Amino acid sequence: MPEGHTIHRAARDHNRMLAKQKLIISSPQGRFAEGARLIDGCFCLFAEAFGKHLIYRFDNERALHIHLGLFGKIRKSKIPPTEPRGAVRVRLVSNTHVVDINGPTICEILENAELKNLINRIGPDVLRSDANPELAFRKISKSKVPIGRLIMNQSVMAGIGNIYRSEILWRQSIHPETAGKSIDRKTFYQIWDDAKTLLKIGVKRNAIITTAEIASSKTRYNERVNIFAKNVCPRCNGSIRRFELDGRRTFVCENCQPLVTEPQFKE
DNA sequence: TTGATTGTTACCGG
DNA sequence: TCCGGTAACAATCA
Repeated sequence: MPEGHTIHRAARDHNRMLAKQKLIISSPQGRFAEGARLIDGCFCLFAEAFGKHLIYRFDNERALHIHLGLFGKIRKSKIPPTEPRGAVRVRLVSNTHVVDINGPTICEILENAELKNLINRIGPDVLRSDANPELAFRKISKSKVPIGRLIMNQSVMAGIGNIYRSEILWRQSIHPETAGKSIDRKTFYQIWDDAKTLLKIGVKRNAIITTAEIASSKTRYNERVNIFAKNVCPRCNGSIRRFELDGRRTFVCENCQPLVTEPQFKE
C-alpha cells in the first residue's frame, strides 16, 4: 500500500479533520500500546509527512511516529467508532471521524530531539516544498551504486517506492543499473521532476498512475502503470526484462532504456 | 497452510 | 566506510 503519496495524502486528509476540531488518540491496543499511552488524551496539533514517515504532533511536545512498512494500512471512517478490523494498533478519534492504523512496522512516541534525528536521516522528499534536491544529487553523483537502488534509498531521496522506481526510470529512458556517478545533473532532475509529478498525481487520485492518458481521465483506478509486472513494453513492443534490485522485483525495457556507462554531458 | 506483497533495519563479511 | 547479502518483522489476501 504505502509509497510516499499514501502518507502525504493521509497527512493532508487528517489535517482537514484537525482544522475543524482536535484529534484525540484513543484505545491503543496490542504491541504498541505502552508507548502510545504517553499521548493518550492529548490534543493533536497537526499531521506531517516526511517521505514514507507520518508524524502527528501533539500539544505535550511529543509526536506519534508511524511507518506503515510493506503491509500497514490507514482506514478512515465516520463516527460512531465501529469494532476494529484486524489488528488496529492506534485509533485516532475526532468529533467527526475515526482513523485506524493497522500493521505499522513503526508506531512510537518521539521526543523533540528524537524527531529531529529522524528528520535528519531522511533524504529530501520529492513531495515537500522545502526539499533540497541537490543533497540527493550530491550523493548520487558520487556513488557507483545503481541508480535504481539510489532513488529508492530513503536516506538519499524520500518518497519513491518499488513501483514508482521502475515506472520513473522507464519514463525517463534510464537503465536501473546505471551507476549513480554516470547520472549527470540534467538526468537527475528529469528523475526528480518526474517523481514529483507522478507522486502528486498519486496523492490526488489515491492511486499509482503513471500512464499519461489515464492520469488525466476521471475514471477511478487503483493502479495504472506502464511496465511494472508487465511483459511487453508499451512504447516499443519489446519484451521487458525482470530482475531483482535491493531484493525487490524490477522491470526494464532494455531497448528503451539502454545502459549508459559514462556521463552523457560534462558538468 | 503457503506464498506473495507498493518497506526498513540490523548484522556480518569483504 | 561503503557495499552486498541475508534474515527478521509486519498483516492480509488468494
